[in-house]
Amino acid sequence: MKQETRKEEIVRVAAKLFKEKGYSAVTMRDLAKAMGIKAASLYNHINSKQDILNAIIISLAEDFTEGMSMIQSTNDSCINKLKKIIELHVKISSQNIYGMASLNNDWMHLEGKLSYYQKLRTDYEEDFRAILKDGIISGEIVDAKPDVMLFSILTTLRSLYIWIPKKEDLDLEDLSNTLNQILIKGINK
Amino acid sequence: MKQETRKEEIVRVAAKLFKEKGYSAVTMRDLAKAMGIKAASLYNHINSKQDILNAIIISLAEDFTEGMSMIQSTNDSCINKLKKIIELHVKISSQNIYGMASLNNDWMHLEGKLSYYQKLRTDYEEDFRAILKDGIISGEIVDAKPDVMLFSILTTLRSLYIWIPKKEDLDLEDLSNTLNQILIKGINK
DNA sequence: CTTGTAAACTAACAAGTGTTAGTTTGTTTC
DNA sequence: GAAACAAACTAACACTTGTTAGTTTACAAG
Repeated sequence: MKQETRKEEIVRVAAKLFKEKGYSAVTMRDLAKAMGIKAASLYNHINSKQDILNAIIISLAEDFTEGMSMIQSTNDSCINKLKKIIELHVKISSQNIYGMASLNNDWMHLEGKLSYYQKLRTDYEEDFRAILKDGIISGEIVDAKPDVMLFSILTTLRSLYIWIPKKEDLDLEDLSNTLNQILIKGINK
Repeated sequence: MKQETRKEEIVRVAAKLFKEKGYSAVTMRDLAKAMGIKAASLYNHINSKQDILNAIIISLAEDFTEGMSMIQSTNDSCINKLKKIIELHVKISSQNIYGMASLNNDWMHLEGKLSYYQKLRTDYEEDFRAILKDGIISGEIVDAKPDVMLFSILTTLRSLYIWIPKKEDLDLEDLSNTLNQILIKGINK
């Protein structure tokens, strides 16, 4: 187990605060208090408030990009690729609940790396949509609007960070399977 | 067509700004600039920044509560009730895109009416869950975890405000139908 | 013992925050 | 024309914001 640096600890605590109130509403003094130090002391470890947000969001966004590229490189069926995407979201979200909140709600406050983030996000969505379209063409997936499918599935997956913490003793594999069933097969009997 | 009061205009413009940057990041000077007046002049029409947020969120939350209670009072099948819930979300969201963003992202900054809002939200979710459970018991709906179903469907519906504006010449009835198909019947062929 | 380093501190700054007080301007009502 | 009102204005307030500068403390390495 790698030891957490002080900077990583600050980023972790910041993410937790950002989840509760959002980036703009959390002050450096709030963060310092949560760390048990004074605001000025934070700057021994981080360069700016912006830096913290960058650290949270960019690394997560890159995790998703990497995961998608792994999935794309397989020869799986589209339905199986979707299953793997669901597992990817469950895994990353459960490992970084607080960060996912920033990723979803505070990305617009990125200053230096906003456009980089937006490119990662757009590319991810396009890759996702391509898988859906392939599935429609091959007949694996029903011929409905891929945009609406993408929106519906991705929105659900992106919001896992809200939902996972509400469930105690949650079995992640079980959650993936249930999501897979509901998102793919629907709820109709 | 009822004439919009100055206060309503301020609330409407504020909601637009809140959607882009979030409640905390929008200053009264930002809002004033968007209105073409000075910040102090806003206070001829509103009591506080908080008041604006309240006006946006509470009225929307009450719209949903009202809609749910209409749907509950019918003798429709569960699947039909779900269809009506989808239509309710499409209707309210499309009529108030900006307000829906605040409802989703800025509710935690409510000060006076936070607990009232939370009650409305919780009650809505419970009513929704009850419909799903009824459907499972009556055999209309597949016997999967109702919590996960609720999460998946409601998350999608709550995020419509992000997605609707991206589509030009969007037919709302068409959107409702497509959502109904994807959410209820899934994407599997 | 000296030196180096990590990590905290106090004090302060310039800019920005929501808001209030008091005033001015233009339009409508009698 | 006087009175009333809606809606803007200027000026200022007390407080909070992110951040910097300079200093102190504790501990480890030579």
